[in-house]
Amino acid sequence: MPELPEVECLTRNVRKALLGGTVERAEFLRKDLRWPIPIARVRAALCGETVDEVFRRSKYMLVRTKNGLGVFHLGMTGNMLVHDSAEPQALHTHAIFHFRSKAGKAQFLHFVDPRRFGVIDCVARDEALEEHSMFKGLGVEPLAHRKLAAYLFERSRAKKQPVKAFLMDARVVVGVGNIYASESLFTAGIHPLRAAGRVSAEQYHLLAAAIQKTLRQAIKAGGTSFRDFKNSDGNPGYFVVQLKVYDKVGEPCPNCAKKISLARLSGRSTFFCEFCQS
DNA sequence: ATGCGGACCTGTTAGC
DNA sequence: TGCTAACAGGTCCGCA
Repeated sequence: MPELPEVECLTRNVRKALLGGTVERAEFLRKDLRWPIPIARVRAALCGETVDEVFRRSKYMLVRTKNGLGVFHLGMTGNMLVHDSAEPQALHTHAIFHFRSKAGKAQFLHFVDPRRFGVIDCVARDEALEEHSMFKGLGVEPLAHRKLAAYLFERSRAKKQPVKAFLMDARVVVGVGNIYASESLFTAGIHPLRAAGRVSAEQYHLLAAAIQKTLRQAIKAGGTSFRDFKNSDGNPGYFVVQLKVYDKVGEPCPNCAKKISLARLSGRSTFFCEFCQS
């Protein structure tokens, strides 16, 4: 489900519904996701308060009131949906936030996550976000950073790790998941196993441009999920970001028509064209 | 310090 | 058809 564009789009949806509204009640159907949910503290941060801000940092969605911040991460399979009903609408609904919109309508924000790799947490009012353990040391935002290419080039100089692992390291840059990593390296013509420190400044420019272009495209398209794209048979207007190499082992490279290769890199499937990427 | 593999979970798909 | 194994878009932890 969530790559950065999807979290961005969900955040916008939630903002639209929640901003200026009041959280009245937070209902938890289980007390842990990836980690235990600090239920009392989440309630203290959100309940009875007006929502002043809903924003995204990395793949976290954050909801601010004057009492603190609610923190939501969707893991691999999470989703946050606004419904008119307080009843769970899906299996694996783990939390339901009852709120009254700015216009006075009773609505319900449902947190759903089958695999439970997600997180619900909070940050106290007086605690700086970037000092919180979850956010400390987090890398730059790929879309907000003005000189992403130069930054990546600098950060990578001493690195011997494969450039794909470097790209996916959230301490360097956030929001580049497994799909974007494969796709953007293909677009830039860089072999995913190449040492990050051996990639040229020029190639990092191509890479940064590819990352930003794909992320922007996907956000514009409404945060279309790639796997949904694959699964959505006959659901027109749904697939917007066309994949070039991801999940296409053995299929022809869009450049040279030779077969796309598969490698496993730190446990993740990595797709590339061994003729077009060096 | 760095980089890798395993772990956390359930759902879906490929292969026998 | 029905079972099993492998794998899935993220992130943290511990070990070499």
